[in-house]
Amino acid sequence: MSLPSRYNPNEVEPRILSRWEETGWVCNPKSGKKPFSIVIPPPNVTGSLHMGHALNNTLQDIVIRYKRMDGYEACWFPGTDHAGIATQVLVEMELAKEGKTRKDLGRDAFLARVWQWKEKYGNTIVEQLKALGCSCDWSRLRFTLDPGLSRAVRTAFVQLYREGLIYRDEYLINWCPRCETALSDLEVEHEEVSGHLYFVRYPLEDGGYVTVATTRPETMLGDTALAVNPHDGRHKHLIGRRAILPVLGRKLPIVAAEEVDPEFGTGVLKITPAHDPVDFQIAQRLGLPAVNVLNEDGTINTNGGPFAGLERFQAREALVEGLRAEGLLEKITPYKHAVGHCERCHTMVEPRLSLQWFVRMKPLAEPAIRVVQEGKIRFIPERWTKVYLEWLENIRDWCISRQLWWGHRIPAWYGPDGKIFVAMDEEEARKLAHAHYGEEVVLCQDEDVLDTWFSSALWPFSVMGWPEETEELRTFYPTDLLVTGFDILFFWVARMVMMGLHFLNEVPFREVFIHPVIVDERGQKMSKSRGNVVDPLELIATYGADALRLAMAHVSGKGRAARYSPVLLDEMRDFLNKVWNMARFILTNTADLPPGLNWRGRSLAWEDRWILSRLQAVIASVRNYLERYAFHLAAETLYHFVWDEVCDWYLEMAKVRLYGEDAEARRTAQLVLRTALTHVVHLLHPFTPFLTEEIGEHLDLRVSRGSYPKPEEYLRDPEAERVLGVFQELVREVRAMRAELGLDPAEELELVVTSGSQASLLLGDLRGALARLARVQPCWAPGRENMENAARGLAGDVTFFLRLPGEMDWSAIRSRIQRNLNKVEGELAGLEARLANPGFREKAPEEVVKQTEAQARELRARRTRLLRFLAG
RNA sequence: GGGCGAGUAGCUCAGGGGCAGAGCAUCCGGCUUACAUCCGGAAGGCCAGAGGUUCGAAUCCUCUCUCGCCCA
Repeated sequence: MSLPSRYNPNEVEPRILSRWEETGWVCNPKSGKKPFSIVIPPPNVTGSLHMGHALNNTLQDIVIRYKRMDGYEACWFPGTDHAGIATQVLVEMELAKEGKTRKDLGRDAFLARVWQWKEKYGNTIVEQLKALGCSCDWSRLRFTLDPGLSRAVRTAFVQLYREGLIYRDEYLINWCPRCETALSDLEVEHEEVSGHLYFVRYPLEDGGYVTVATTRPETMLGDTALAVNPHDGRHKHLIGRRAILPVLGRKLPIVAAEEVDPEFGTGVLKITPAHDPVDFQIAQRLGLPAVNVLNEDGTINTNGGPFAGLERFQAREALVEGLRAEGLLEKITPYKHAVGHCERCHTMVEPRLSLQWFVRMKPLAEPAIRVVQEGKIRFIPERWTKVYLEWLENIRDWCISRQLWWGHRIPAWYGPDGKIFVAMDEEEARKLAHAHYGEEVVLCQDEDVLDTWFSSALWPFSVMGWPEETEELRTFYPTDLLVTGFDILFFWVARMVMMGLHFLNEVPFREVFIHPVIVDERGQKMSKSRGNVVDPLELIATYGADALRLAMAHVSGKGRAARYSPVLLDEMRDFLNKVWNMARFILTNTADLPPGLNWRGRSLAWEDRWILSRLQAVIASVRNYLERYAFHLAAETLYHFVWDEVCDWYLEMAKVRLYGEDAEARRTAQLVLRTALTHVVHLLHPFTPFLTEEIGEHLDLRVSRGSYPKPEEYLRDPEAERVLGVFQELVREVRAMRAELGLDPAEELELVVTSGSQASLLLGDLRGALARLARVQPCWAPGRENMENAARGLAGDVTFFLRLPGEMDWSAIRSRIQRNLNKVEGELAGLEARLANPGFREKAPEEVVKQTEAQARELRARRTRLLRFLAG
């Protein structure tokens, strides 16, 4: 067998991928195995894999592979999201290159164009997920606009409407003048901008004027009142009087409202109910009229009088100039404030009064709060619980209608008099209308579509076929785990909980693992405009998917932000190469191993007992970490076990028997090596599925379908661990002395052991390994006190001399011993101070006291020996 | 304004009441028949600062500073 000495993921991964493609990861809800399920956070159908996806999906795949190997019917439901506004904006930009708008095409042609786009790009993200190694049940791939899922959306809408939880109303919403649609509160990003505060004089009807400060003077065209705080003594006299709106001349009552902040501006607030949330609230309470002055595209409408038709910021300038000319502009001061921007196109949004559909959230939020308080859903890390609860406790109604074309069209039809008929389809609406009017009438469907997140909220059960009562729902709902970033905690997670509880009376998932977002090397958010985006596909091309996955596992434990670091990728690639070479070594050195043999019942070497013992500990802790979703700790544990323990020690020690004369001993070593390799590839498989599957092929194993190792307690062997501990210390000590004395590392030296409780083992069973790893010829001279041309050494309680080839620099040895002594004395002083403290003996657990005493004893003995060496 | 996270070796970060860790970088030495993407050795830290709790604090509590984020 000839295997390349470097692991080449570019050659291996496509091959393994096509193997997986043949069999797939199809789940059987009726297998009778214990189910375990995850639904994917559906990526945008036209999207391309970014680092966030890489992290998110790697973690899901680690869990799903682990559970699958651990005997569960583990089903990962994949799918894509139509991503209403995001996709539509994308296609509109494409159209803009041709100098067209969606309105030029009309609704049907535009939609055809988006579908075309979807057909063209919709599969790339799926292929990319596969390339990352994701073992989704691809036979269950769903898309939020599929007929089945669209039916789920209509079903949910109709039911919520009939329950009074969806209503249509004129309300102040966030409006994006570029997208020309309403946005939910969550789709607005607040950003600090440097603007201006304009101080405008409003003449009073009975003489004089009052000054009002505003950041958006153009909205004054929609003013219908002025307001002051009732407790503000400065302005009390104004209440009940009337001001005159500049430019338009409208009479504005001056009212009192608690909401007015006396500290802001002059303490007099202009009330523009159609364009400001606070003003809207005040106006609603006091019954003030609202005047909308903005068109859908952000230009001033006819209510704006002379400014009608002007773009909003041009209107602002024109208006300010006019005011200045009339002496009504008192001053302009710089002002920093938070302004809302459209999440998608980054245009400044306008609060705008319009007729929209809303979901009444309070009744839905209450159960969603309860299940988390009762622990039916658990957040990991736990601190997200509070964030979730606080949002739900202060929730506001959700504006779900969007003036877009790409999405689920709202299943509402209007009669000639505007009467609303909400139904599953037009036929049903017609029946309702007929029943209502007693005759056939012309119905027209609502033009709007639903917020993308409406369908996403149903995702955990719509992918399983709801509203049908499917086998999938019976078996896999509720799902076990949701893996997602905190950025969509409110958008998605909270809404899924609400909808899951409402429609299935059961939580959609039991645990939510919240992972960080990936940021660039300097800690900056990755974005196209910053130009700091790292493309995971390029990383896969350079390092392989496994290396990327391991890197993702390593950063998964970060708090909010995980810094991308190319060094980490290098490190992971090196590790994979290490695993590959470990496998290569074991495979080539066990090629002659007859099948069917087992190390059990054979006489094991100390190192065999040691590595088997360590293996059990590693299996136990990796499983434990995986159960806690501590992916970084699991990965790190395996990294160090493989590299430090298996490769650096066990493999090197096993070489003595592999290359030795004793055929039986050689067999044993081969068998234990095989066991170690088999276990390691299985343990690693969820993290690095390609490499481990590839190695498995050489072992005639299908690792991806294998069992996750379970610890076997009886193989824990504290005695072997102690023995190997001393062995390692001795080897390290000899190596260190050699290095510090500047001796040729290859030259074999005589090692004379003079005392130590493990001496007979070191010179007996472990002699060959000692000779090989320390490059020495060991011999036994009990009690010997002195030796010419030799360096004294100490490892644990083993004292020894290292015979030197000639005249040596003794000061180097003495300073080494002195350094050791200093360290020992420092540690000892600490321990003794602790032991001398009566509080410690009284209050510390007995175990700790005993352990400390033993350590102190050991250090004292060591100190004595070192002192003797220095003297001698 | 409210809340959250981070601050540990030169760099990137683990750890989270009982002896301060890793990788990279640095320095010294090695192509030793799995791997130079490697092996061996070394050096490097007042665990941001100040108080407190405790027999014992990098770890828990309070405050402060710096950076980042979320919500309003």
